[in-house]
Amino acid sequence: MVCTRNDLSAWKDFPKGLRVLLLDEDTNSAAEIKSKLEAMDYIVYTFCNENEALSAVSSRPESFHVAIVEVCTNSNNGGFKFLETAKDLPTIMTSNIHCISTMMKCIALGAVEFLRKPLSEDKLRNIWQHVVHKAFSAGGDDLSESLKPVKDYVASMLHQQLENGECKHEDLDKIEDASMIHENDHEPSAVNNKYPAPSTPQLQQGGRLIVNGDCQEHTNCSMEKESGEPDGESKSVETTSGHTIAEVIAPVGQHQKPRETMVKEEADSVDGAKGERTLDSHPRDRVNSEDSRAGAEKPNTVSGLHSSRPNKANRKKLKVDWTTELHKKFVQAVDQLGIDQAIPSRILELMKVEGLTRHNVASHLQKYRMHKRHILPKEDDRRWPQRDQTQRSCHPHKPIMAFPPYHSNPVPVGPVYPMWGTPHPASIQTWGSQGYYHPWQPTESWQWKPYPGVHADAWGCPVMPIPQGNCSTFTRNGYGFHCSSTMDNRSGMPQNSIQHQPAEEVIDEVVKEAINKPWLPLPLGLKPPSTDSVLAELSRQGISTIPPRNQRL
DNA sequence: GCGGCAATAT
DNA sequence: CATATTGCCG
Repeated sequence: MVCTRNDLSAWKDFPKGLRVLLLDEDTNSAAEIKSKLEAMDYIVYTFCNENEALSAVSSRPESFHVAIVEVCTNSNNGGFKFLETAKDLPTIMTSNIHCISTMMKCIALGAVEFLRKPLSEDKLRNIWQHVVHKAFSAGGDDLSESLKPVKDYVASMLHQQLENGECKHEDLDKIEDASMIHENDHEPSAVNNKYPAPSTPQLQQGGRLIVNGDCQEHTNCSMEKESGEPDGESKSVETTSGHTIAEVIAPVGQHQKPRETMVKEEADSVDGAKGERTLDSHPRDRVNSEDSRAGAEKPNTVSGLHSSRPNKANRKKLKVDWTTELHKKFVQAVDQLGIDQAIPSRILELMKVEGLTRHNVASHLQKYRMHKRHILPKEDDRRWPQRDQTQRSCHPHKPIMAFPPYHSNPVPVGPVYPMWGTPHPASIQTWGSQGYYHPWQPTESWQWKPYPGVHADAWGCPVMPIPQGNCSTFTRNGYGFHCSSTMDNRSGMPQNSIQHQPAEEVIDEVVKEAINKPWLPLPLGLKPPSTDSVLAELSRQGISTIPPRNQRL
């Protein structure tokens, strides 16, 4: 993000200063449009000749943000050439004739919108949206020079807003106003206005800031548990672990994670209107509750109106929705800390999820522990008789060695969430294969249920088997781990007990192997940190190799 | 204030 | 019924 607040202030009244290339052979019309645009603080460059306009664009592409081009019915290809040539420039076609096929042609050729003349203020006012849209929809690299600043600006603005929730966005208000006008004052007759082109969405709709609508890579949205609900109450937010809001927002980046983390905020009470908001759990944002306000305005929200400023007091308590993404972070944190230090505050710290409170984490932790206790203590106890207690009953002493290994670990564990953090949806059903929204809903217990023989308490849960055909890897040990169908057991812990006898030594084998050959793909579907935790745990207990004890029990 | 647990709420 | 929040206690 290049833009800083300085930049922001530099572009104080956003749409203002956007440079519009106006191509209209009708000088009167051109003058009229120009004056209207200028009244709205756009900077207009008028051309009456297509070739001139084109040469201007080609010679100084960075000089224009958006183009308004008249479809000239007289000349052969009036306007189309421009449209086809100036691909990088969001181009609005306009004409006084109302011809569907012409409109279609324009759109097909890449026009962002077709506006019928006369171009009213209302129609012109929001052309900036195309600029923004273009800025975000174009690839980062081939983003035209003129659009970059726009993108940066918008991104930083949004980011800033998220940061101070408060929104000192006069800018936004203006934009909002503009949108509102566009939204409310639409002339019934103007088809164009009702369907302003595919570009207008975000900022106009309720969830304008928190992207939702326009993102291409929404993998799960449709599967959202509440998707049935017409009320777009809950919005999902793409979360990237270390990315800027801009990136999160920009449809551009394909690098986003499949799942989103979200924290819903409920605005219950009052009118009985209950609105949920999701917060971007973006690690870096100081978003938090404040932000809710921002997204809180939904045009269709009851009393809502679009009163520019709902009291932030409005923002109710957050109801944390522990999505897989969120849970993953949680587990990862717990994992890193080791059971001993897996304490709410620290977990929270590690998770770096804004909007999440210590209480939330504590609660989740409680549940997490509970489940683990109830589901595997059996084999746990059997397998690691006394060690067991030792581990879970925190050892205040011994600073824990869970950490050191991590640093040297190839897998970045810190603030950045590597591939491990991303459960491939398709890989294992346990981890919510797309369809599942509740990570731990499936059949038995929680998906984080540790595997038999693995001391879950110490290293949290196996996040999931490594997707890439590792099956063969673990089968090498005769460990027929759920290659996608073993997990069907719904009874308590069938597989556990089943594998008990046969797996006994295998487990040791696996452990040994993991210890001796940490570079090998992990057979257990454990994530690396877990392995380290194993080591740490073992060494903490003074066991540097395979505990002899294991062999007899 | 924090962690953990239980009660309570949704 | 499961999950998340709130409350209480050490």
